[in-house]
Amino acid sequence: MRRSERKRERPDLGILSGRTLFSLQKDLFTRLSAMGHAQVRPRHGAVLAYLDAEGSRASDLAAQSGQHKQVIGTLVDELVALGYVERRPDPADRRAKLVVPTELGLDHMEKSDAVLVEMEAEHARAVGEEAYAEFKRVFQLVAERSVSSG
Amino acid sequence: MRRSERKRERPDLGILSGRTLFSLQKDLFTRLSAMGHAQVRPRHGAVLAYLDAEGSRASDLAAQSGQHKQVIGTLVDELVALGYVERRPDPADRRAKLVVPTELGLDHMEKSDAVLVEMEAEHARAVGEEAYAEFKRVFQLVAERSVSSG
DNA sequence: CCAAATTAGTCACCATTTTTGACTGTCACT
DNA sequence: AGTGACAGTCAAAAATGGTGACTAATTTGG
Repeated sequence: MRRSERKRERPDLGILSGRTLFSLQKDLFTRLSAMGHAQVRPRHGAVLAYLDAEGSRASDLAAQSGQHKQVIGTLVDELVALGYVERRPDPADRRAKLVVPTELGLDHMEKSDAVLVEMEAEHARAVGEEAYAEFKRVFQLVAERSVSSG
Repeated sequence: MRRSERKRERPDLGILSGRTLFSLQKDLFTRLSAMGHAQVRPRHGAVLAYLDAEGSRASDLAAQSGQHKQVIGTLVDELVALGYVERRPDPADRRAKLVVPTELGLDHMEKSDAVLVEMEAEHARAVGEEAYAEFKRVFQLVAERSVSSG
């Protein structure tokens, strides 16, 4: 069997992760676009995906998303311009600034979380609730192992 | 519970895919770099990951990797300069050119496949062979569903 | 056999994204 | 006070991604 065929029939972990990530991202942002958030692009997910309603520090967002803090900086700039977040001084540390979601930002976060839950629910219905739960359990272990070793 | 904590404890499918993909990619290319393939970057994976020992057409590589054919063109240029592949006329179609791996290219492909197999084997040992096999089975279904819907 | 539509690949260009190093101000610890 | 670490920004370079137009070869349909 050709290598390309083998990769198609038995894709490795990287190919599966890549396909899933990019398709899911594209689908999610298409749906959010139809829900009134057309200006937000997948990139901004590095901020919005991990943002707390109470506000988060740029450094924490950088650590959680795996992006450089410079990248977070420009993403926050763009989200400020779009009206999704504000920068406020952090009362606990005068070096830091809190990135706080506005009403619009909160709406995006809620809708985004809801769409993801719905998308996963569809997968679960298709492959079986139990099988999907077990899949998620093992995936979480694998992801943790990947991060700590890489 | 804070949203960021929840995402850390029960990450969604996108977060898990992203973490796994980027960690795996980084780890793989670090190892390959130590094995004498320091010049090859993750980007080149779009070509090398799907290349057949007998040679592949640029269009097929574009379709399989999801990249535009212009991107494949520049990647092949770079890999030719690095001595990993050659361009040969396709005997079956004079418009087309076959991208054929050199000895060096074949070595990279073999090592890359071997490292990926080893990485997955480590995961399987850690979470249980059976659980891992079931995880891969469901992941493949989920990835196919994601691609066709997105 | 010929004209039209398709397909493979390249060229030139532009927009976006990522990475790097240096820099200011603040904090923590001695 | 002095030292090292951390939060965030600035500025520039490198890498990456996407667009439209173009040539050459193939296929399709009269």
